[in-house]
Amino acid sequence: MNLFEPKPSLLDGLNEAQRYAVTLGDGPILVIAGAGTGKTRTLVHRVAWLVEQGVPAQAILLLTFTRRAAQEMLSRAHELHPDCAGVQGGTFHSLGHRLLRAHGGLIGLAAHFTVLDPADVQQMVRGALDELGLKPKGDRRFPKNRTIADIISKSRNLELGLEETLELHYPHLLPYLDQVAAVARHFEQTKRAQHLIDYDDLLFLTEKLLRENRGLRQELGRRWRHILVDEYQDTNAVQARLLELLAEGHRNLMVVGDDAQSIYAFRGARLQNIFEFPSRFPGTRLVKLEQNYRSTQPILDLSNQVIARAIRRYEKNLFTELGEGPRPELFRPREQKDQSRQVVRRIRRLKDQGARLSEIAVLFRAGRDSFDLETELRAEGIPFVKYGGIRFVELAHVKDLMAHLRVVANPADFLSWQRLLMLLPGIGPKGAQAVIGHLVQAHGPGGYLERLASAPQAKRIGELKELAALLERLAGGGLTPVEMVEEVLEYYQPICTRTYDDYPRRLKDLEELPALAAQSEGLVEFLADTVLDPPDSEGAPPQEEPLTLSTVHSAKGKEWPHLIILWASDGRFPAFPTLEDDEALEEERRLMYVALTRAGRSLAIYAPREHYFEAGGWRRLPPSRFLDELPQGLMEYKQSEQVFPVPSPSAAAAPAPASRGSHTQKRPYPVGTLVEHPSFGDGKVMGYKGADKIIVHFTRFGLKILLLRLAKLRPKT
DNA sequence: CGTTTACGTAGACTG
DNA sequence: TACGTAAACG
Repeated sequence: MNLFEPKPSLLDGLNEAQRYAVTLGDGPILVIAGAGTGKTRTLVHRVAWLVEQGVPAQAILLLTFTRRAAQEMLSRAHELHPDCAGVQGGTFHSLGHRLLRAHGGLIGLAAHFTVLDPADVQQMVRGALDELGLKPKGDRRFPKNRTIADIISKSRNLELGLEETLELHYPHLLPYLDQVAAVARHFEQTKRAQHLIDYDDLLFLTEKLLRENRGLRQELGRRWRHILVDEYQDTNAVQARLLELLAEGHRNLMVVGDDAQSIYAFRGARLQNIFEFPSRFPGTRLVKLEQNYRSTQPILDLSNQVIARAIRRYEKNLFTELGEGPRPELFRPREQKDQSRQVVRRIRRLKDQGARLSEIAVLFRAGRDSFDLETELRAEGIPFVKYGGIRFVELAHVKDLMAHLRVVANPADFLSWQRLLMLLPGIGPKGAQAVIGHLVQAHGPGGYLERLASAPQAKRIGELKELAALLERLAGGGLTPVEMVEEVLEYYQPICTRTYDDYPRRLKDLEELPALAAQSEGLVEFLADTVLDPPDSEGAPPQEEPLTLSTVHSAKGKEWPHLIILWASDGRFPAFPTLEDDEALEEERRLMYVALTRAGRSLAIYAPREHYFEAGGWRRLPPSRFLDELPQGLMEYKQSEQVFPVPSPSAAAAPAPASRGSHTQKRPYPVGTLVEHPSFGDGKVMGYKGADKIIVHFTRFGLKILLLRLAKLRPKT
């Protein structure tokens, strides 16, 4: 359709395959883009190219995995072409949210619905179990709230019945099918009654909305004439159907993905989406991007070998012209502490050699895998930012504060009522239920806030009146989100101080909320923004460009010249629970592949030889099977550097090396030392807590924290 | 007396 | 961290 000569500047620097993808005409396009092959670049240029061809910016929809990714891409497109300013971008969930706010009435959804985050869902599971009286008392095996919430969500995302979901993914929980099913039903009812919707609903209800409303579908088809989707390998079935509905009229759909980098099957992503795309959209043009611009040859060789052992369908042959570099190194520290110290040493050495901290990243599988290293980094004064793990808006105190805003936006949100009522002294679960019961008797949702002050409990508990006054001020209208946050902050500060003993830190977190609220137009938008795409706590801007710590999942799409991978030991990565399940193990392999391919010039992998498991105690761990099964020569096997003296009883009194820092001077036994205690018997030193406490695991008494100056410990010979 | 709060112990992933 | 139990509260 386009016969014009494209503006040369826009296509400059693209390779042939990229250029082909960018300039393809109308119709469905599937781009298979290996790691580091300029996938983002291709999408960004495609957007700019379309605009240059005369497609209005508002007619382009860009769907990405995080809102941040969308913003980054759009700002890059804007640099390429100024008219890109109006391009619509976001995640599937935020798109669903926008459509449901605007048109939810068509499927009977109240305009003031509240979106539940996963923590809210867990709360509701707990509530359902209580209400239904389902939880037997002493049953250790009864699934956790979190597990039940996961099962329900997984069953929806995989679009399987609960029984099938349990059979496939939680066979040991099959005896609890009836209870899980009852909770699921109760959960659905409660959500409907209280105008609450969860993440999954954002997708399924949007599908329902579009499917049942042809007119709206056509209107949207006219609005967004070109749809581009990033990370297509991580979409699930309902997302694929949403795309079909949105692109129904024009079929101008470009999806970009890499089957080798699919790492979200655990929450319902369908690798098949990417394979089925050509048959769902006949006439699909397939483009493969295979030239890697990120990694040197040795890093690519290792990555290719790891993924070559996976079962996959789209054959790619990644190559690089970046040439040779150092081989990836595999270190075997003895255990966690050694790993942390060796990593710190490596970071220091990289810095000495001229690398900036911002060019270095440490990746790991689970959020908590870096706790020990974080302690070490803080002690050494190395600034870092961490991605993944517990997010800012999931912090208890942030949720406390947000609950107040949520009941103002949706007075039927009893989950939030419960949360904020229980903050008051003298009100526990029962008290909160009683107050909510009183509120429900009010006619219509508008009366809830006003009735609070007249609750019978208000006579006894003065704080209830204070709360009522606050909520009425907030609901009174005329306040911006920032002003609302500040009002609640003033009210909540004393509560926070009395509830948490580490309140200074928490109050500091809360101070960031007004700035966040300032970015949203109204209260409803603010609540949705924080739930849908949780912002990270910014904290004080570090003086120096910080080091990056990240889970592998959160590192998707990113790259660093110098990469360090932690815990590449079999049992941790892959993790024990996945070893039994072939599909899960395949996903672990892809996760390792994603981790390795983040590296540009240098790659150091640490695989501690021992780890202490809560269940099972100390275990020796070989290196990750994904690295161990490879031909020789891909990696340099490093002997574990002995950073510290071999733990031996006689060394206990020896002066600590200077590099250990002054606070460790008082640590008489290196971690791992076998010790003896007059009453607890034999044990092993696990670590230290503060300056004066030692953590010992005793064979017969388990983990104990002892005061160093009192504990009569003796090294065991 | 029922509730609330304080405490000790078992248990963990990824978004 | 989150839950179950027991003491303390009102």
